[in-house]
Parts: sequence; C-alpha cells; structure tokens
Amino acid sequence: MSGLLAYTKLALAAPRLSMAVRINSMAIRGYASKKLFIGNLPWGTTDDEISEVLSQYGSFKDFHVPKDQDGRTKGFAFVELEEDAADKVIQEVNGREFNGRELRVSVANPRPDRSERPPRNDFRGEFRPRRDFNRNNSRDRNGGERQFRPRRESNRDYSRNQDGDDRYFRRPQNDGADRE
DNA sequence: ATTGAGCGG
Repeated sequence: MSGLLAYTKLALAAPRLSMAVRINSMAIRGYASKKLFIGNLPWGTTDDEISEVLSQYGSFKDFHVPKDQDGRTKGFAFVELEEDAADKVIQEVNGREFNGRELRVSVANPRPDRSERPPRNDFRGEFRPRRDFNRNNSRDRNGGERQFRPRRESNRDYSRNQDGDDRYFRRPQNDGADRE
C-alpha cells in the first residue's frame, strides 16, 4: 500500500525532473543519443513543421533551428535523439522530399564547446580575493584621501650639546608648564 | 523581398 503511494508520488514528480537529470539518468542506464544535422530545409519552414517529421521517431533530447535576426530559418536544424531513433531518421528521412526539397540528414559535427575555453586571466577560475586597500595600508584609508600624518616629534635632540658632544641627549620634558 | 552550401544557443 505504501509502495503504491511511493510510486504515485514518483510518477507525479517525474515530469518535473529537469532535462539534465533525465539525460543524466539515461547516460547511467547506458543509453546514448545522437545529434543530427537536418539540412536543405525550405526557407519558410517552421519549427513545428520540422519537429512534426522528426517527432515520429522519438522524443528530442535537444532541438534547435537557427534563425536570422528576422526570425527566418537559416535552412538547417539540429535535433538530438536517442541513438536508435537517430539512426532510423538518417535512413528514412535523409533524401526524403519535404516541401519541394530533399532533406539532408547526417550526424552533426561536434559544436565547439565554449565552456572548455580557458578564462581570460591566469587564475583558471580559482578564487582570488581582491586586494583590500583599507587594510595594512595607510593610503586610501580615508575615502581615497591621502593621509598626511605628521611624524611624531622625537624627544631626542640630535644637536650638539655645549661640550661639543654630538651624542644626543633627552629633550627636557615640559610637564605641561607652557600650557595655559 | 533577397540566399542554397553549410553545422547552433
């Protein structure tokens, strides 16, 4: 009884699984998919017209029809199907007449993966903290204003004393006597 | 409106 409940829950949740998860689970099960290039499409072909032909062979893992900036088909399409379905499409759809033109179906060339491109800098994606200009740095501690902190007056007098001795001696402490 | 071998987001 609880088993039926669990199955029901799973069946309800399954359609919500992302495409990525479904593809991944198929990979675990040993299924493979193939990307196909569909060429020689008539200019006015819509996505629905193409998918109508191909959907008879199975569900798409991926489906894309490149368009120009005016939304018109560039004349080719890409579809990813399970391997068996893809092979069948190549055999049966390649060369088939479609709106006055012969469709050309073949395995798509591997598209260069931009995620493989190394980053612009040398960090290779590793986290590198920004330098903190407010720490350990007398500059820019005051909102970009350079700080001119006067050097603390030394309590040593380096001038010569009366005996011509150039050793320093302690400056006399004034005990605040010169203050009002 | 235009193009006709090609390989995308």
